Amino acid sequence: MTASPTPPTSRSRRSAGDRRAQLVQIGLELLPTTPIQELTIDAVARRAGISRSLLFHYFATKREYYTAVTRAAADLMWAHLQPRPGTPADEQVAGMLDRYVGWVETYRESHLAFVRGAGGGDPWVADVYAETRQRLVEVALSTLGLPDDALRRQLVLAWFAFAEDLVGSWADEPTLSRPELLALLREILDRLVRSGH
Amino acid sequence: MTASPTPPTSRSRRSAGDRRAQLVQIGLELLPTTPIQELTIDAVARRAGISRSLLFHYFATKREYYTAVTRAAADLMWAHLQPRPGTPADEQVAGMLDRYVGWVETYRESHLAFVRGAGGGDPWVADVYAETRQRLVEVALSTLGLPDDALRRQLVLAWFAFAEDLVGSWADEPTLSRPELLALLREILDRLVRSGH
DNA sequence: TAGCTTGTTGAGCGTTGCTCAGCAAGCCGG
DNA sequence: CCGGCTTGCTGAGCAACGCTCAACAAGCTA
Repeated sequence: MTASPTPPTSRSRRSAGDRRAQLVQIGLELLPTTPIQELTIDAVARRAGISRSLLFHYFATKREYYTAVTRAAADLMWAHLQPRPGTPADEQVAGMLDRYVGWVETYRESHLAFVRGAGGGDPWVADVYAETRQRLVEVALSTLGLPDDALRRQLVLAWFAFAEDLVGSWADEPTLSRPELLALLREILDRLVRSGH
Repeated sequence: MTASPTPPTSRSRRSAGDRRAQLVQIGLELLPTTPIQELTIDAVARRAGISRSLLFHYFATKREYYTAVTRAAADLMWAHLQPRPGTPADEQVAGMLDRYVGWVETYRESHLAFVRGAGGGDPWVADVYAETRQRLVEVALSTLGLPDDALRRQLVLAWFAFAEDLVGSWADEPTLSRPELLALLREILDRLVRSGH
């Protein structure tokens, strides 16, 4: 039919890589303001200036799109937290902790939306963050020079839940000085990870 | 169409209270098997042997229904955890901790679905569990005879995140004996709640 | 120019949350 | 038995969303 005879669609035609990157970028921008489950494909497409159909051309399913966005967010954090080689192990852990708190301070809303989005709702999306946490635990343990057994792994993962929650509420209401917070987190982590309970 | 488990007559007509209770009950049964966001009103209605419309007669919105279900779940746990009066304060806390671990052991799937469902997705639903945690923190602190300041509150809340995560993974893979787990949780809680950081 | 590749679109289908006008089950006073 | 009232309950239907499909069009090459 085409009752609307080709509106002035001098819309740009992008390369596949560009388009994908643009869509993921839009997801990263929208993630903090919108709970991941409420974010509609339509909104993303409109924001990108394209039709819904095109988004499905790049991401077969909504889930696939969201996992891509989540993975991008996880990679950003991962890159930021990487330990700086060449310094003493103790300092490396302290640095990671420091950068982690800094990360949450800076991207407070988006980080929590990310963590919570990962925790609830979709298991596929949750896996992406679980995987990132696993990697963090591995790095933490190996940096500390401690064996990576099942118990320690559980404890450090639980410590992450502790740290996420505490840093989140601390960012809202700083009841501790920043160094005190860091020291407390470090102390609990040490307590958990050193043997003998 | 009314192939419902209740075949008293062609169509059973229930009192408003009965129907509400039945619907909430169905929600409690479905919560463990189905992520709260994926649970459709249609499924609940079909399971109750009623039309979708009727559910919207009792709960104006899907969110309202889910918060009612979540609140019911929270109340169950709350009742189970209540400290037994008349015993020493120390024992009361130990008892609560013990019952909490027992609760997660028993209702593992539904509890985690509940907590995660509360954590992610819908903020309204999240509030219900946040409220329950607040009440638990109050009881814990007052039982321990400790002041209820902002810092302690944050720390105990974060400890809950720690405990939920740890008990959850521990139930999957018991790397510690049960008494060891309880002692560890208790020790960390004590460490956090006693002053001086 | 034709022809090929590929980024892009609109029309449309099934499901789901939600609305609304109205039916029907039970109970009353005549 | 009959009207009339209350109220639990339903089916048709709308809007939004995820997702599909056939086809168009922009850019390249021969």
